[in-house]
Amino acid sequence: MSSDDLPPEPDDGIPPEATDADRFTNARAIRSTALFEDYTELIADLTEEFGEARITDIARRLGVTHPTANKAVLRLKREGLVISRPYRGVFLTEAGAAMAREVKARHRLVVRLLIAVGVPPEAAEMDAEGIEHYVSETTLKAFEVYLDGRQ
Amino acid sequence: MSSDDLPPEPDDGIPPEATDADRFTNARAIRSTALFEDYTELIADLTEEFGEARITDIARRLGVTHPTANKAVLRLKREGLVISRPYRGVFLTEAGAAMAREVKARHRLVVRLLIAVGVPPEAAEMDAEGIEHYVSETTLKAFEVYLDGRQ
DNA sequence: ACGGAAATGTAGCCTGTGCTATATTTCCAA
DNA sequence: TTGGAAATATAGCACAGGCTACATTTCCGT
Repeated sequence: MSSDDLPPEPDDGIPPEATDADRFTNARAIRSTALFEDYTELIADLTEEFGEARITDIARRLGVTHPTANKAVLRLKREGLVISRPYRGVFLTEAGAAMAREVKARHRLVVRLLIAVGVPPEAAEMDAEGIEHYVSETTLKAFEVYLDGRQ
Repeated sequence: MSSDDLPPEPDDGIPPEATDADRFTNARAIRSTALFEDYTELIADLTEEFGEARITDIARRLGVTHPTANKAVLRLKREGLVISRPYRGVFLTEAGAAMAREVKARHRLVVRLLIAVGVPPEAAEMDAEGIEHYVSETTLKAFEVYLDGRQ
């Protein structure tokens, strides 16, 4: 009656196939960091554009209210990704900046790949916003190889 | 000081570029339906394998505890995606089955595309679990065209 | 320099999604 | 047939992430 009918293979060091549970657990873990990635990337953009990231601008760009953005920034602060003083702008720490750089690179690569396989640029930008968080290092490397190998 | 410097173009029926906020709002909306998609797909699988989907099996496959699965099933029920009686299995409604079919088709297509661009099958399966929810109809069509045009 | 507008902060609410602990029901084997 | 094991349900906690309403601070123009 159980669905757990994998034969009990000896532990020979070869990693067993990822189970369904592994995949879903992985996806949940990513979902919980996706928001941080969105914020750090956005804060980096705003800092570059305006010299600082204001709560109001963060909120408007994300399409949420200021209190929501403010709470999120508190969490980012707690995680050591940003620093901020009351009534002042928000700035990335080195850790936050590193995350932003990585996220941005991933984002660009995902968009390029989608366009390369024929997705209209508008749709590519839209879908990449969600997809980017779930693209592993392995997949990212494959995207690079694919894009390099075709021009 | 504002980042909202789009000129006030006359409403000529041409859809303006999607703003950052639009993209993030879209991603948030999808995130809230992703769980339903995972559940309906899984319930369809279990029903096919065992004739019914038991809470325990759902929980194990998703890597969560039974109470978590139970609560989620209550929400699915409220949304009209499943029917269930206490201490009995869970079954998809027609709406739930339709969602499951669509999700499964999308999942397969995403995996196929990832593999087609060179992603190792293991990684493709793993990443698809998160990516699939964010792939729009437009992008899906592009994937189909791409895959058809290369075999 | 000061008063109102804009920005920011805070309080408190709701829902979702996870958990543990405990109760209840069902099922199966002796 | 009945008692214990397995499955399911429920209660209650925590936190994330959204909101509105309201308080506070900053900024800017007169």
